[in-house]
Amino acid sequence: MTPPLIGLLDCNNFFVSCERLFRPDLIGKPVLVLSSNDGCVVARSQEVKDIGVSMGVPYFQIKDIIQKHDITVFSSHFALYRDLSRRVFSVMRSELEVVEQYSIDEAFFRIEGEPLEVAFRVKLAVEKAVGIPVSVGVAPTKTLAKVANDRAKKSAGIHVLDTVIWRERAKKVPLAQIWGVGGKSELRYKQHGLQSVADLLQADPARVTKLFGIGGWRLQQELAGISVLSLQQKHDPQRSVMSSRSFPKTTTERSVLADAVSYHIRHAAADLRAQAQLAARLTVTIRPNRHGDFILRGGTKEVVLAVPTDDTFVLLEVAKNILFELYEAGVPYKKAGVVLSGLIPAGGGEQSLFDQAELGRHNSILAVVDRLNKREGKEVLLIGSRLSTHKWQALAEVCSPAYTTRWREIVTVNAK
DNA sequence: TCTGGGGTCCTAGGACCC
DNA sequence: TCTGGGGTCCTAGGACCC
Repeated sequence: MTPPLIGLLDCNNFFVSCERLFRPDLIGKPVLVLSSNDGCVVARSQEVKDIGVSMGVPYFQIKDIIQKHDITVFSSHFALYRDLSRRVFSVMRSELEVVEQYSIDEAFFRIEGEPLEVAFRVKLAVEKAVGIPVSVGVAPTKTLAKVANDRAKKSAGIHVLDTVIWRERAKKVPLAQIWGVGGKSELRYKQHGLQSVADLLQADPARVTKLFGIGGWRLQQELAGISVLSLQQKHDPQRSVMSSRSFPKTTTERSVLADAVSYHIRHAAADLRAQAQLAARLTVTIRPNRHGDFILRGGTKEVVLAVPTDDTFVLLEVAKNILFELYEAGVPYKKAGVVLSGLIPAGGGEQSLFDQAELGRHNSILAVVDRLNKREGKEVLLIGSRLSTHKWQALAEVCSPAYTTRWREIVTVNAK
């Protein structure tokens, strides 16, 4: 029996397509979406790519190009993108047996049946139900499905990789183009004379493992058409929950950092409760500007919690102590964040060491907070904050309305 | 002046033990 | 007393992805 083929469905210019869904007048016109703080470009329409605007370029550097080409600009609106993302995957799951969500806008799936027919069917189903254009690549491994998807984007939106043709082309494909090979590994491969896919395929596997570790070996296998990155049938629980943000301006004040860290704890802990998980470890990070004299200052500290928890009150206390350890006076901080990791499912009876009465009281308060904040679609009830001026909060100057996630901003359709 | 946020996985080095 | 190697566990940080 031949091993099953793997498909990869990827939404085209996802954030841009989401914005266009509610602004069909922008189809065919140049559109881009910015990161938080309106910092840099995170999504580009084909027209913007053709103009030559790169991914990740700072907004302030391209303001003249935007004006010259009349590019429409959006601040990012993640609640909208997440909502549409959920719809895409729900359609996929109704059409396919095995679907593994890989990111907000792409998923691997198992091909069962004639590859072209399956690819065409799922593409059509998603586009019809959600309205977001997608591309599908099909190949024997995940890494090659990525390659196939790239080709699909440059043609009719569907591409089934022919492994014979792939091997012939391998000499002309630089390793740098392959999924998982970033700038650093490209350099290391080059230093050992490996530049193209063909170079790696011809190298001795033992040598590849020795020089490039398990990652190098996997890459070699995958590119040879031997699947070593398997499809995950069931949706694995998340391994960590993170919340972090850059400030519009740097700050040297400990109180501002404390306010930011407490915000991140509230959000990460609420996220944890929504997933019904408990965290065994808490990490706090504070960083100065990435581009300046203080680049080496700042730091990260991880603490193992006495008892795994999702309790905002407990986490706030621990986080505050970590922050005070990390903080250095006089350093201009630009970013703060927290990570909750070592996640385990909630309800495992780990609470026996706690004062049950206090825990119960926290739980019922937090349940009310979660419900209210969820209903309002934003944080209206805060715990452990002095409700300060939020000097560190993000800017979003050109945000589209919350079309699908907040009732007050729902799109209006005028019947004629 | 202005350069994202949320993830995963891997590795290196220290502490400790046998 | 001195010597060594190898495990494991932990944490910080790197690399990469979207």
